[in-house]
Amino acid sequence: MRRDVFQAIADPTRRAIIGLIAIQAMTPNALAEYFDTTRQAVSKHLQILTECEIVRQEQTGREIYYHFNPGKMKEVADFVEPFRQLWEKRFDQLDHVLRKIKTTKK
Amino acid sequence: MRRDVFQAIADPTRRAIIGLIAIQAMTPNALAEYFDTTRQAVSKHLQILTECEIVRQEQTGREIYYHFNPGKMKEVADFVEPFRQLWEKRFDQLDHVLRKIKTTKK
DNA sequence: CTATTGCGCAACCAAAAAGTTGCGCATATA
DNA sequence: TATATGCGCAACTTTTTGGTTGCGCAATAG
Repeated sequence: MRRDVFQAIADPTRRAIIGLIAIQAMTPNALAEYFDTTRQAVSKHLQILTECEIVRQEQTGREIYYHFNPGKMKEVADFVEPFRQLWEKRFDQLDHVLRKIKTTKK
Repeated sequence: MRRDVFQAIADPTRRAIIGLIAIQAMTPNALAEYFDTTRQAVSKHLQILTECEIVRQEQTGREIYYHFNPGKMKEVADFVEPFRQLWEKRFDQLDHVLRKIKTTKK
């Protein structure tokens, strides 16, 4: 089972969950109200997000609050970053970018 | 069929293809040599990347070169950007970030 | 103690994705 | 022309997802 950040943000519902949780920690029930699905479905997404460590649980009595952990998002940023110059200034300083990609990968 | 950038970069093989093609345009056969799969499998990934407009075809005789189109990568960068401050300086200027997320979404 | 609420977990289902195989078309080579 | 190459496309199989339903457990409320 592939469980990385890229898989986590591939689903639009999960991206929305991340957006909501980044604003404030929430319980599965509270989150489910924002979507047109059941609590269990949201719960499954939260499980995936937890496995990817994008989200962190915090039990308070019988409620479980899910907090956002921004750390993993950096991985995505790091992947996109080398391409930035390609879309900002195209065909300019190209070899510098490529050297950057080569050393980053592998 | 969901066809967006996030789906495109969810697969590690596709991320590798993007990395290779960003360095220089390649044909499916040339690409396939880098991976432990068939040309057709690579071809399918290229098809998906083409639909997402991350990659662009260019026919030269009987060969088809796939070029990288960095434009779509910006969408990913735009998604991650609002969270940047959360992982750089945590709990600092938080409400500014949140306002940013709120206006970006929906 | 009993009832209710908030959960996770396991089993099951339908849909989508990833990969394979076989084909046909167009270009290049002899 | 005959043959080989590079490719896309379609059909099919297997694996992975996203979702639902039903259960049981722990914590609160009465």
